[in-house]
Amino acid sequence: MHTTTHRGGRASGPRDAEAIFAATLGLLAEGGYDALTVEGAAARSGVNKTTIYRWWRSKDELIGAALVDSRLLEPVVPDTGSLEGDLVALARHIIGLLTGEPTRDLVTAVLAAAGHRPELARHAKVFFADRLSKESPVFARAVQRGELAADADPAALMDLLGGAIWFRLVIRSDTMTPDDAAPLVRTLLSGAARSS
Amino acid sequence: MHTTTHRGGRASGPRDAEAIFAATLGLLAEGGYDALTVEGAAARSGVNKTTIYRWWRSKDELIGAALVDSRLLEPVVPDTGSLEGDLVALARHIIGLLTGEPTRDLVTAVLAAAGHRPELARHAKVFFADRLSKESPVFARAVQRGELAADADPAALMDLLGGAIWFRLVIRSDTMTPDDAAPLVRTLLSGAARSS
Amino acid sequence: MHTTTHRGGRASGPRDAEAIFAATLGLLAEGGYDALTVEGAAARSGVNKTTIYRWWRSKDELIGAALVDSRLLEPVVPDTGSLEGDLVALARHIIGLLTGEPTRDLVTAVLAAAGHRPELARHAKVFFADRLSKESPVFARAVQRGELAADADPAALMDLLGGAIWFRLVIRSDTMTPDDAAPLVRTLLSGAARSS
Amino acid sequence: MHTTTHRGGRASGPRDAEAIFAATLGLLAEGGYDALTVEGAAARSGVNKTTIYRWWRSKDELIGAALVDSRLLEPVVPDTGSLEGDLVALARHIIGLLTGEPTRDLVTAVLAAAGHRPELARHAKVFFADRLSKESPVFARAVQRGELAADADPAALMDLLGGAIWFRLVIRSDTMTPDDAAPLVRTLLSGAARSS
DNA sequence: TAGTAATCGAGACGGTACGTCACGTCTTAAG
DNA sequence: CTTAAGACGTGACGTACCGTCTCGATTACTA
Repeated sequence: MHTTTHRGGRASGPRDAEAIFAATLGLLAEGGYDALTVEGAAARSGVNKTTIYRWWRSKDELIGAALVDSRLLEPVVPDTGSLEGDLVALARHIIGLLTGEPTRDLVTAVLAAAGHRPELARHAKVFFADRLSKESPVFARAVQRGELAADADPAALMDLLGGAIWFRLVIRSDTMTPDDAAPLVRTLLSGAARSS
Repeated sequence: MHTTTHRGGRASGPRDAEAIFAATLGLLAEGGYDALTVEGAAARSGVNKTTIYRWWRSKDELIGAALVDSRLLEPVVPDTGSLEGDLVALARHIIGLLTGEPTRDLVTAVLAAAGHRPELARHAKVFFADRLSKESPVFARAVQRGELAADADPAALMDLLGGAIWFRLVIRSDTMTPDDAAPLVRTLLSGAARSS
Repeated sequence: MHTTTHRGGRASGPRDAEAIFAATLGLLAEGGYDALTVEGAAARSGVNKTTIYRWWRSKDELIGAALVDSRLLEPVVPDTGSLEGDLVALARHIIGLLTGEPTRDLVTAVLAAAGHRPELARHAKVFFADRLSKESPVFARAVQRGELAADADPAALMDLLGGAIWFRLVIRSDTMTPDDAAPLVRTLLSGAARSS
Repeated sequence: MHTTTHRGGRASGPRDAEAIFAATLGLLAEGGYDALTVEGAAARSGVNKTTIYRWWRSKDELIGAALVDSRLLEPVVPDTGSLEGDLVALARHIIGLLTGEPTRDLVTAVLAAAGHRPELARHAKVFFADRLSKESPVFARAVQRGELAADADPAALMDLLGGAIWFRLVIRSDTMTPDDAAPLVRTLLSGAARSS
């Protein structure tokens, strides 16, 4: 865990934050969103329910904090030497996040909740903006290499790539493995046009 | 509403199905998934709680029935004469669904909840499968016209198109108007590579 | 069963009264008062719930009818040649009614309900008055034999005898067997006074 | 009411125990066992339903607690100097309980329900056992005075006395006044035999 | 033998209460 | 200042029976 336990700066959480986060993520991973209850997390972490409510106003906020603390969602910035290679790496990473435990439940829970939680939505917005800015070298290099038009829109590309994976896995409940990354990227890069 | 109230065919729901569906969708749109409760829908539709439970075993089943009945989500199958035109039409429709009232709130509420509701997820799965099969003429025609490889994967294309819109609007909380459909489709079709 | 099925006199019950009564008493005997539900009795007797409600307004009324039909509670009028013998026989009979199946549940159910059902209470009143009048020969013979004062009150004696058994078995939840009849009668007849 | 509200000793019930008990007994007396519902008692006492369930697992347990708290049923232990006098006093007390308000309704409601409520029956059992043990001095003194055989069974005597009153008042719906106590006791003590 | 009541089955419904769960809040006291 | 301990109000859950109602469909007496 990565909680700053320096206690002495700003109060940034309860003393047993790590235990609470562990319980939170554990319950989430074990039984899904509904299996995680504040009471359950309190019980498992040996902390009183009121302590959790003192620091996070809702289950979703707690999940968010636990997620941030876990660093499970840190972006990767591949540099394979080609745009296609980089995008495949990014796609594989996204697929991993959305299929692996415990990230799958965590991510879907948070982003689902964002729909009716403006605050969470704002967090998600800056999270993805930050992510995109970190990924920008990938596209800058591709432009330099001549693989990408100078006026191409990295955000649109990442929307297409990430959105397709999200849509297929989360919304359409289809399956994906890392091996599905390459074909998807090829479809994306080659354009759908052109006949066989 | 479109409930068959002919009562005389097979009984397919409670007498006041329409009022129940209206209440269901209304509550969903107004406050999201959690604001919709069986008790609330019963109260608003002037029906007893037990009547709802008599016909649908869960909130999710009720939502499914209400959505199907509403026909709000019926697919469009454009035929503009070109793949690009058709895709733009599809994209505009999707953008419309995800920005207009009341569909925006309904769709996001339901699909957000699908993340931790296996039953809802199943509904969504068959819904999108059905939708894709209805859209298949678009791609068949494109293949005939030579605009699309015969072995192209329509599902992947729709994942890219719909996913990008979903990701940008719902997850990244960005804005879109119907005018954003065309550039997106062009990015998708042209491949990211070659520049203007 | 003893239902008059002569149908032609006053309508006196549903066609399948016997099946309904059997189901009623069966459920009562098997699971006690709470296990008997109108729905359950209807289901078991293969009759529609509404048919039962058409003929009896409540569960208790149904029980009453089933009981009367069953003739399980017909009084006995012993004639053993002595008051003590007769009273012992009566006591044994009462003990039998209050310990045996299904009479125990039936009797307690009906008499319990009588507490807040004036009509049932009236029925009970005439039932016991009738019973007492049928038992009166026992006391008349005892007076003739000189075993009982001419001004003795048979009702008081039966209250004492029946009440003691009822109290012990039903209210104090104690146990009794037919063998407890003789000592009880002896205590009653000898008066409590007199030392060993 | 007699709840120890000293709160500081062991917590022995909810804060508003008295209001709950009052509501419980009120509903019981007014409408009998069935008119008492946990929801009703909660509403009348201004307490939430869950609070009642937190402290008593069933309606019967609640009734038991309310009755114990009320002290309405505390036994009397007369000492008039003679067995007959003591028994008459006991009989008058019982008659009072079964004819006065609110005890009549409470007692009949509870004991009627005991017939099909094992838990209530258990409560009644220990209640009467306790009562009998408290009354035992009456019989011990009678034995010492030579009014009662040393091997006489106090339980049987109280069954006869209480049972006769119960039977006449509750089951046979007859009337009784305190003046009926003396003749009844005389019949009991003198034995039914010998005449005036 | 047909007609016409009485009776019934089927199915839905509003309603009350059940007993449970988890929520989020509060107070009091301890560390 | 933080936490524990514990009680509480609140809303909703999903279930069980209640007792009622409206229809056809059966019966079965009766003319």
